[in-house]
Amino acid sequence: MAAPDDAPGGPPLSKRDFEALARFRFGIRRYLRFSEETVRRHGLTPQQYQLLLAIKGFPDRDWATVRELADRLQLRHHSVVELVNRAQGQGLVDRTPHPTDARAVRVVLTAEGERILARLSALHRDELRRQDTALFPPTWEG
Amino acid sequence: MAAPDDAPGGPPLSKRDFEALARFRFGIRRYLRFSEETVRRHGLTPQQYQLLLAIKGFPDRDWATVRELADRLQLRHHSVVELVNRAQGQGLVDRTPHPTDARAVRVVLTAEGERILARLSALHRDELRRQDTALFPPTWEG
DNA sequence: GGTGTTGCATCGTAACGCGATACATCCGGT
DNA sequence: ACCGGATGTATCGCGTTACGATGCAACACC
Repeated sequence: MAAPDDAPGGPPLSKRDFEALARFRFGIRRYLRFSEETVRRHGLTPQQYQLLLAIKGFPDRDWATVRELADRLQLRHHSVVELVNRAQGQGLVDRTPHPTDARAVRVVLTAEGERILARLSALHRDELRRQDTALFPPTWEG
Repeated sequence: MAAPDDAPGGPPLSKRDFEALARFRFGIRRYLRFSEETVRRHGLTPQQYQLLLAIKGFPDRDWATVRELADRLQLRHHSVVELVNRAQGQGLVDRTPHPTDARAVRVVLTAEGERILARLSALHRDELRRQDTALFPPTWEG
């Protein structure tokens, strides 16, 4: 099933390259792990936090459509639908009609969602400060 | 359920801070998404690729114990056991006895696992080059 | 040599993302 | 103004996966 046209564009990797790649992945896992434990302590699932952050952190706006969220979260549309359903059931987000497109839905944060997200995001900022350069992707300017 | 002792250590976040946090998360999701689609095209699950990479990329070694892998993958021990089981079933890794500790197990790559990992890792290196600064974590030196 | 600790493994369970599918709304061409 | 294709949201059933609980063998220390 290997696609024939995705040949790598460079020399084979050295032991150090594998280590660098693995360390980066390790950094990501550590960060996501911290995130998961933190948000769960506040009664949210990791996906819910990501949803709230994607809404509040949407460029130049404070809301987003389901489709836009699917792009930002890199999920299928209906996965986001279910995610929004669960978050709405917990009072974290709300659906409001889109002003110009009757198909689309504006997903917005509730006051509660706003409050929790503020606290969780501050904790994530602190953790990012703490991890510092551990999260930097490797470079290959050898 | 909110722990009382995890108060954030800084000022509340601005809109830009939320956007920076969301963009970083977006970068991670995009990278993981690329990774998932790439490795699946080669018949592996994302976890299996991470497993192989963690073994080959283990500092100063080419093997690791289940426990060490659990740390690097940020999983519980038995989750790694099951992961190794599946990977072993596909001929990607092997278990060999630990030389000095009869409890522990050395998890090593097979020739097949080695081959696939080399190709996949090269593709990941290319993708990291492509994403460039998009994966840099935000900084708060405001 | 007994007791606590460490490492690997098994079983049942719950959550999550997905494919397949359905339906309403928008848009462009004639 | 209409009709076909595209777009956006939603529902259902399923497979995968990480987990908690539990068990067992091997080590370490006094």
